[in-house]
Amino acid sequence: MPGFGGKQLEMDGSIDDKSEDSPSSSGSSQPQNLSTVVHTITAVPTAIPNQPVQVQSVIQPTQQSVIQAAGQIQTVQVEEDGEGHLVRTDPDIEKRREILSRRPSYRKILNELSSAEAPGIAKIEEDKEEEAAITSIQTTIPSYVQTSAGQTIQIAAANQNELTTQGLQTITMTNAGQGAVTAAAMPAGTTIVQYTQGDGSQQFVTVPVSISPAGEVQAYQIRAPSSLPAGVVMATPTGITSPQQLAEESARKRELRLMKNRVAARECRKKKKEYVKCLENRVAVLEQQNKALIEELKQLKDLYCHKNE
DNA sequence: CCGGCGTGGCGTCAGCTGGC
DNA sequence: GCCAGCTGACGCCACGCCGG
Repeated sequence: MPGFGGKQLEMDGSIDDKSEDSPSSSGSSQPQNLSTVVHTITAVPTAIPNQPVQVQSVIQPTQQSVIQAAGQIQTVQVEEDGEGHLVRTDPDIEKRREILSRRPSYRKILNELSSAEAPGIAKIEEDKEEEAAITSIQTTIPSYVQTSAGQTIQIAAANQNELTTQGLQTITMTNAGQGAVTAAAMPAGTTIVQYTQGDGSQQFVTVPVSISPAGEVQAYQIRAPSSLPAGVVMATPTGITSPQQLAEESARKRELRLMKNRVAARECRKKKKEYVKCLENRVAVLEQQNKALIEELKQLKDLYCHKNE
C-alpha cells in the first residue's frame, strides 16, 4: 500500500506533470540605465532551502496579451445585468445547480478513507514547512525597467545570509518579449511578476511599478500577508488617492485574485489526479484481497466437506 | 492528407466551506 | 458575518488516433 504522508502523495504510478506554459514568456533582455531602488519584500520562500528563485516580470501587459501568451483564448457568453455588471448566461446552469450537490474535498475524503479503512495510511496534512517560514527581505535593485520591451530588473539581496537561510536566494525580474503586449487592459504601472521557485513551480504576482519621467522605476513594496498561499506575494502601492488609482487598485486586486485562483485550480487538479490514483490503487488492493478471501473460503469449504465425508 | 473524435490540460467563474 | 481557499462546471485549445 502506498503511503499518503505529507502534502505529496506517494503513488505507484507517476503523475505526468507537464511543465506549464507561463503567461509571460521570458525574453532575453538587457538592463539599461543603472540606478538603485530599495525594495521591501516579504516573501514566503520555498520549502527547499538554498534554491535560487527566478522572477520574471512583464511590464504593463494586457489581460489579452497574458491570455495569448498562455495559448488560451476564451469566449464567454455574457449579458449585462441591471447594475452594469456582466454576468454569464446559460439556461442550463440553474438546472445543473439544483441537481448537483457538492462533495467534500479530496483531502477530506482521503483522510476519511485512511482513518476508517486503512490505518497504515497517513493522513494528508498541510505542509507545515511551507507555512512556517516567512521571510522579510530587504533588497536593493541595481537596475531598473523602462516601458520599452526587452529589459531586465535584477534584484540583488541586501542580506544574502538571510536569503540563503530562508530559501530565497536571488530574484531576477525579466521583461518578457512583448510583441503582442499593449498597455491598455492592465492598469498603467502594473507589472506581472512571474518567478520560479526552487522546486520548479511557477508563481505570479502583480506589482505596481511607477516609472518616473526620467525613466526610473519608483520604489514599491511587496509583502506576503498570512492569507496568501506559499509563494504568492502581494504588492501594495502607497498613497492611493485618485479614482484612477482606485480603479487600478481594483484591477490589480482582480488580477491577483485570478492568479491565486489559477494556482489553486492547478493544485486542485493535481490533487484530484493523486486522489484518483489512490482510489485506483485501493481498488487493486481490494480486488487482490477479495480474490484471496474467495480462495480461502473455497479451501475451507473443501476442508469442511472432506471432514464430513 | 484531412476532418472528426476523444482526451487532457488550462483559465475562469460561481458556489460551498471552514477559520477567524 | 466575512474572507480566503477549494473545487465543480464550463469553454477553449492542443494533441494524438483513426477512418475515409
